[in-house]
Amino acid sequence: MTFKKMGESMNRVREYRRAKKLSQMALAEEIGVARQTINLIENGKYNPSLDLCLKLAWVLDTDLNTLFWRDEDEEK
Amino acid sequence: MTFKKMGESMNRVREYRRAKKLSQMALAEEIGVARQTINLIENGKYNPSLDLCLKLAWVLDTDLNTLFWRDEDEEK
DNA sequence: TAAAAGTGTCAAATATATATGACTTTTAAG
DNA sequence: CTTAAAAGTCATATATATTTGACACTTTTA
Repeated sequence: MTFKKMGESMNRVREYRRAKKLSQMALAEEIGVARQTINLIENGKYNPSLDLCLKLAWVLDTDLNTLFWRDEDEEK
Repeated sequence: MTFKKMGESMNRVREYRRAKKLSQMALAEEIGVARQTINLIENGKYNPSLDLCLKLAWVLDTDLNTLFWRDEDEEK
């Protein structure tokens, strides 16, 4: 299992979701979004909106900084 | 001057932009986005994408947590 | 080992973020 | 006070996030 770098951002949604023993479906419902949306985000296929990111952080009991970061350009 | 709560998120983009003495135009150019986009975000008129948020945090020398937060539902 | 639940993915439709160009109003300098 | 830059805003157009429904593949559990 290797990592695919498709977008410009990376995230730990899957990790945090599993820690809470939620399925993609369950998480999607809690947040009020489609299951596919969660799936695509976890697989880095696209670029969620800020609101969605905030809801994810909220439901997963974490914050934006720990959940999302940019993959390229490393440190400043 | 009073605050309008239009979206579900709040931000300190204007504050951090001014601290760097950048106009909306200058910031927009640095990030590669339209000036109106910056304007709308600063005024809470919509919901930027995660990539844009990350670029903003990057250019403004800060991070997601300090730049963006949800206005409603306060603390958990 | 069979069934069920969870996940990846595709195509088509819809909602909305973002772009472009123009114009008005506000703010900052001279 | 006058002017120019900066900021707010509108309408139209485009790109893309998100939805819906469906189906195959994989993992879990009975």
